[in-house]
Amino acid sequence: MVKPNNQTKKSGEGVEIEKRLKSDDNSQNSQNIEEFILIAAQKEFIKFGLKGARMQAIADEAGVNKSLLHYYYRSKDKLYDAVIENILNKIQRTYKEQEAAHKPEGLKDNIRMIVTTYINIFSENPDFPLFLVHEIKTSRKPVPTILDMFINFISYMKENLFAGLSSEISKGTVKNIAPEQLLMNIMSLVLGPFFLRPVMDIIGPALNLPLEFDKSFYAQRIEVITDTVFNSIVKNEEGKA
Amino acid sequence: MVKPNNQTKKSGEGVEIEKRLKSDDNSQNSQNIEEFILIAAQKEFIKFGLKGARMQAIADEAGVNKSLLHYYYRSKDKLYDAVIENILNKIQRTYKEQEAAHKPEGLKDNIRMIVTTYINIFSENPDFPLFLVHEIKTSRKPVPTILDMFINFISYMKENLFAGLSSEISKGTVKNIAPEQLLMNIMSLVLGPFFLRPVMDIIGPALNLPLEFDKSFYAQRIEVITDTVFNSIVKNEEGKA
DNA sequence: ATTTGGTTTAACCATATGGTCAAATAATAT
DNA sequence: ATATTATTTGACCATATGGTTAAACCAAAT
Repeated sequence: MVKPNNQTKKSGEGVEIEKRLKSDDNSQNSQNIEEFILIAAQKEFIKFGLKGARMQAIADEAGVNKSLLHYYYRSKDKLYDAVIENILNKIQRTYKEQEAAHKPEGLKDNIRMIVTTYINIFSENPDFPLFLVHEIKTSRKPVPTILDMFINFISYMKENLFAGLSSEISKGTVKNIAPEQLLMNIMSLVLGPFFLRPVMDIIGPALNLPLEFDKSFYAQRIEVITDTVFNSIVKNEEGKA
Repeated sequence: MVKPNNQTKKSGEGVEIEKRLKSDDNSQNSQNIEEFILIAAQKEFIKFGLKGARMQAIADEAGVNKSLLHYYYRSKDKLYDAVIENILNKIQRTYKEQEAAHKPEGLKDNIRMIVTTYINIFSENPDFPLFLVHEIKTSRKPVPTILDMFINFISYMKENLFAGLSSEISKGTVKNIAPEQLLMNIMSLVLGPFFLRPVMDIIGPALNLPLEFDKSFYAQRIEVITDTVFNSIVKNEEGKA
């Protein structure tokens, strides 16, 4: 009754990969494989975190032998780092695009710009916020790069918003809300859908709530958040799009 | 160079437990130990999730031998269930207390009651929301009890709020906001601090933000959220505490 | 065709971890 | 005191999993 402790792939995958391989160029496919691994790893790490992710699952998803992961990325940690870097690059690109495309005029427009920027970033990486928080919560020493990015996220919000606010405050058109509460409002409203998505996907139907997290929802959400935040700090009734 | 694969406790714990044991009654301490285990397990499960939690870590935290966990709770899954049940009971108790203590009058008071109820529940179990979402996200078949509880959470919000809303809508004093957006606003604002807490604990200092998640913060938060939500749906300028 | 260097694979190892068990110990009843 | 029952412990097992390695494979150069 000797049970071999095999770790071979459960096979049944990899068809999709071959398709992709043939469609492009048939030579030098090592590049592709490296990328497939990265993509598969991203899925797995984002969903289960560093500890929860399984190398075998990544290999299966990518349709390659497990040893290849080590061949290309050395270790689980290195692969994880590569994934993080990849995501952060993507986020930074979106961030700069957004920043270049906007020139806010006035307080409300300023709020809208901030909200738009981050809703766009995270709707392109909807699982990232939850992943981030979970990794910070569980690992004693989370990858510093992630933290830096998040510090930038909030730092930028804070600076930009409060700069625009101070002039309004002096004019007396803005309420005297505590800054940490205002920031918590914005962060909560912006990040809420991404935190709640896994839950809503399951219980949404049970509630007769037509909650689809698609482009139109987020577009609508940007306006709602902007209005909500603006109305929460403006004094008189000029708040109305 | 034979390395024994020991799993014995790393010792250095358990002092605190002995203290507690002596302080109460010296006989029938099995009850206590069972409870110590449950408390330790709750800490561990809430922080790392079902898969991430380590039985040895729970044993160490409780200051007992690992086998005792199995003696009292049979298996990891059973212990997990016990933990969940314990939390849900606690939550339900708080919920009923809150419900009994309030009799809302008018729309704004209704909003305040809902917000108060859930802020109180979760400020007593601040790690629960994040834990919940993560468990739902990672495990294919999450414990149904958790989901039921959360469905109730939102169902109640929805019913109660929209019941109060419809009368206001007919009076024309309330904006025509999409219900799913309103619900998302409330959920985001209420749950935001609990989702963001692990992050803020670390990056707060780096931002000169005095964010302490204590009683006074949550008390303040209840009013802010109530105002914010109310202002976001009311039409004229009667929104002002 | 043969060599060469990069790529891929199966088999294997070391460790962590959930779980079991028989012996030891403490508590309780007789 | 002694027997019986409940509790506690250390040693051990089975499996999962990250990682290694030597051999096989394969494409391109000679």
